[in-house]
Amino acid sequence: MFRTVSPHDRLVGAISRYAVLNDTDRACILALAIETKDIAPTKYLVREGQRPERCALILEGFSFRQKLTTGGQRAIVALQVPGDFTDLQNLYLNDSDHDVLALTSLRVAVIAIEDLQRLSVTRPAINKALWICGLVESSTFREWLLNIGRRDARGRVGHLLCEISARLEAAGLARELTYELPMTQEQLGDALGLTAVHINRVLKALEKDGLIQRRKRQITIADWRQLRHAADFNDRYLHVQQSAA
Amino acid sequence: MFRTVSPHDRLVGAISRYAVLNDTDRACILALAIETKDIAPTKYLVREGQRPERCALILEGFSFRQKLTTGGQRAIVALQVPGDFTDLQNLYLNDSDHDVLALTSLRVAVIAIEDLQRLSVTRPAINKALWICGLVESSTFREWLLNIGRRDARGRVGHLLCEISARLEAAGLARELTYELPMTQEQLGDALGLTAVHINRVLKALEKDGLIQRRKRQITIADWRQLRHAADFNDRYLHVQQSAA
DNA sequence: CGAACTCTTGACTAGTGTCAAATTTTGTGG
DNA sequence: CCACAAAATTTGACACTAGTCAAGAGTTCG
Repeated sequence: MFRTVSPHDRLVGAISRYAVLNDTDRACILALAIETKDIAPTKYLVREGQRPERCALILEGFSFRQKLTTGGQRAIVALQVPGDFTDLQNLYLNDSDHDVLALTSLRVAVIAIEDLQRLSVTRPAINKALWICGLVESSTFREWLLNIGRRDARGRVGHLLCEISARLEAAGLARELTYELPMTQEQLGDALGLTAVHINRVLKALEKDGLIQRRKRQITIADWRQLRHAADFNDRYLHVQQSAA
Repeated sequence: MFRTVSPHDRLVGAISRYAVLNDTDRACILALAIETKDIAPTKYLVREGQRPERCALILEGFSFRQKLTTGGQRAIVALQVPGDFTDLQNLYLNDSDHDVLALTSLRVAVIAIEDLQRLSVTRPAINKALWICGLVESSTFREWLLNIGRRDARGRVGHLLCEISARLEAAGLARELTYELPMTQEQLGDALGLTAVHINRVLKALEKDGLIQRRKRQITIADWRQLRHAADFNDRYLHVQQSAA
């Protein structure tokens, strides 16, 4: 299905999620030089300290943002799914303050930063849509801060499982309440401020209590109501209601 | 000193930190209807779920963003100092996903959201500056996630003390390495994912080890080098180097 | 000057981390 | 497609950081 949709159309789709585009807006996007690129898992899209000149829109697969302490400890500070832009922060910031890596095999549409800048200056609707993409990610950072700062391990894990389900559904990618979670338990720990060992214990407990089921890395939310409650999950921060109009 | 600078000029100053403004840009800002407002500590500037129609630029004092769990636990997810905008997220998002409160007595310049929207559409330089304000805040969220997720209590407290010092200095407000930290230990705990009791123990330890000195809530960084090292602090994420040009 | 916050301190607890080893799964080259 | 190596998961025993509870001292402010 998706194979048949051109990257230009995917870009139009991603942008019109948050703003009403007119024919000129669409024509400007369709006229962009866009390159499709496949990236292997664990490869870097952006490195801290770099000055990126391209921005990627994820077409297939997942990526994540990470930051490292000097001691080598890692925090995964964001997950990105198809339809997300990996590099809006470099639209106007000179140097990247973190890394972006492919979590799975990734297919991205690559756009020159200066093309995006030009569109944000000349096309108000596109500027608005890009702003909203950035603002929704900011909102997600805030929720993650609440999650890591004030929920216990069980709540944190449950919250992330709920978020991923909600985001995949919003992107039209999740079949009901089952999805493939392409993260190791170590990565989950890095995203939640916990250790891999403890992630393992919590997942087991959630399964034992009937809130989720697991088959390899496939997650099924067996009791959405209870999981949502245990995780104190409310999707307001994802701004999925945010209409284009 | 500051009293004599008009809110319009302060707004021009805040925006030209990140973009080169021409005469038209400046004229557009000076033509805005801006209201100066004083707000008492603990008062709300924005409430979660609201649709704000104003955006505030902080002239004097400090504010913070908070999120609550259903159980009533609080996370302080951002601090704001003079020169920061409290509400850029509402430039294009309909509903607020968190609260903004006055930490101290606050003097703000209030601008209509729609005026800011109009400027971001018509004045590319202003759009760029506002983007950068938003992107720098995003960067700070990421660093806070690393801080809370992967540093121990001593590192977290030290990091926040370094950040506040760096931000005050960047705003021209800190006298050397001494500043008034207008937060209770409970608020510090909520900002760092710790309890007030533990904040107290860590502050005492930092003082005993000669990294800081305290007098009431006045903090003096007694050994910047060591504190910076203990906290793994690197100011890259603040993007203070980010030039207007 | 008194009430309500803060801060400080101690004793004890609990949640999460650490370490290590066994088991299972995944990936790769032949 | 098999065989093996590497990576990831699972589990248990134990350690330690940070939380909880409680009470006294200090501070702020009407």
